[in-house]
Amino acid sequence: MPEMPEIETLARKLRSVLIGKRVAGVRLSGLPLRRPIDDQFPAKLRGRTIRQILRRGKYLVLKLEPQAFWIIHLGMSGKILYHAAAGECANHTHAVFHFSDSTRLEYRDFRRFGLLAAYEVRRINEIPEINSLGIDPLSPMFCRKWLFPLLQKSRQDVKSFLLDQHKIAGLGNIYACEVLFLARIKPTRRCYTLTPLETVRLVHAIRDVLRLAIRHRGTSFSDFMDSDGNPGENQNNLRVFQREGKNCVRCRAPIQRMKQGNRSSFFCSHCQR
DNA sequence: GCATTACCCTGAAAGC
DNA sequence: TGCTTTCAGGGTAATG
Repeated sequence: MPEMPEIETLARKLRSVLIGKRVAGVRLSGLPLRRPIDDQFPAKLRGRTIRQILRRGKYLVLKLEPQAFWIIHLGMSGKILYHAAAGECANHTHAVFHFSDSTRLEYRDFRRFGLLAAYEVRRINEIPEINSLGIDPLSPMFCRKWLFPLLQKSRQDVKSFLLDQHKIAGLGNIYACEVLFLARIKPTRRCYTLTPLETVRLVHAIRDVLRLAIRHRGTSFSDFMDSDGNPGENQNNLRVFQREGKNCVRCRAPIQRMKQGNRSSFFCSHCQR
């Protein structure tokens, strides 16, 4: 389940191998992902060179020359694999990007919730998927002063708020659970009930959880691996996610699990208020 | 305008 | 053993 730390890990890996490469050809499986891949997608990439690799929320954004952007979203089960040598494609490979130096990039996604698209625009904000994203939680703009008024306006529960990519871009279910545990806030709390002090704890928890995960190259259960096929190590740092029934690391009370908007929330009812 | 729900998808695990 | 059902969740369209 790739979230922001996993995409950041992938972006860092890909920068070291893809910058300067020219796309020679694109082969697609023909199956739709989250939405059908645009017929013009291969033509928009072909002949262009990768100049920059960025991350916006959970999106990988590859800046191309001549002027265009290639965006990749991994959905739930998407994987990007880089190959320097020829070889067979694995099952559920939906796109293979061949470069002019005979290396290639594979996009695999067995659930097909991901997204591949290209836009011939001048600025990154002209990409609709990117333009609608909320603030990056690791940007200097993200602070209590920014967050508190937004929380006060919202009647949503705080867990749903954290998962809304149009507000804060990058958190998914795993890290939202971990953030709320660290901030000692119950996932069901309505946003407008959070105090300024709790908002400060929330801001710090978001930054701390994400930075820790990035340092450990993301969280791997069964899905995530980087472009070399290596899993991350942050699963060893998780304190509540998928720990139902186990003891809370702070107070020893059993971790509980509940359904919130079709997603599982893991929390400690003793520590989190 | 905002919040909530249903849906897409497939492999793994659980249940029978 | 083998079949069927349930569950997982990111993003979004539909609904309230």
